[in-house]
Amino acid sequence: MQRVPLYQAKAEFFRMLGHPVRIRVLELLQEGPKPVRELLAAIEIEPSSLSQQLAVLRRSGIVVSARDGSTVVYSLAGADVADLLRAARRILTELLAGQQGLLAELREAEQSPARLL
Amino acid sequence: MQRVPLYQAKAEFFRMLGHPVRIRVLELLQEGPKPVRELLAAIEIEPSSLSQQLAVLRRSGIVVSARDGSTVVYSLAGADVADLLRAARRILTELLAGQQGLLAELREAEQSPARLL
DNA sequence: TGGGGAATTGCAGAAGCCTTCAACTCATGG
DNA sequence: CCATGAGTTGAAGGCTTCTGCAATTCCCCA
Repeated sequence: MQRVPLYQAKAEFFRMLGHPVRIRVLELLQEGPKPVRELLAAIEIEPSSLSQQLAVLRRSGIVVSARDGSTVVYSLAGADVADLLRAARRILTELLAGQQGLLAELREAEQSPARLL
Repeated sequence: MQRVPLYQAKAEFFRMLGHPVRIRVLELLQEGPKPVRELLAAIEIEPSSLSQQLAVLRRSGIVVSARDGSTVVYSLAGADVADLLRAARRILTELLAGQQGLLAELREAEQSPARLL
């Protein structure tokens, strides 16, 4: 078994999350298992492109797929992703608020530029 | 103000976390503000490479830097990253455990391959 | 005022990731 | 058995990201 430093495993994990389509899939799957067809309808994207992203999620083990007749159903692999996404949203909210605050300052500064110096 | 879909902002956020050095920096900064020199000592890496990664973190707003004489001190921008990293660790633990379980099965299977079919 | 250390920036080459097209597998229904 | 629809896989091309070197900035101290 190959020993990988923990911080590297974490980095890979976050990188795995770092794609809009993959995020949307995880969010959708939080409502419960979904067939590909349904994901495809919700996220507008080429089927093969969705498949590629699903493959990334599958390889990481965060989702699993099961065949049911001619359709394939995906579901979260137990892991509660909800907490993670919630924590991310909290931070993101702070960060965006910060940026808005900054932008507000800059807008004011346009009116009296001296304040920036 | 340019309106970016939330799932895209989330993806960018996770992508920003997706680098071993950046993860280590965030972990170190959880103990409190640290001068670059100290980060450099803890993480073995070229100074310029660390600077690049610090710049990524800075741009995202998750850390801030302040000059103190000839050294520069970095700190978390308030956001409590701890929760996020904790949630990530939980999931990661599950995933790794899953993989180990799987590997164990495969090892058994080597001894009686029929069980896999 | 000039030397020197701390950190950052600019950049080029290498590495990795994303999208898309075409080919393929698998199950269903005629 | 073959055609068709659902998904997946493979591979190429274009883009982004990473690493490391060289040059630069900023501050301190002699």
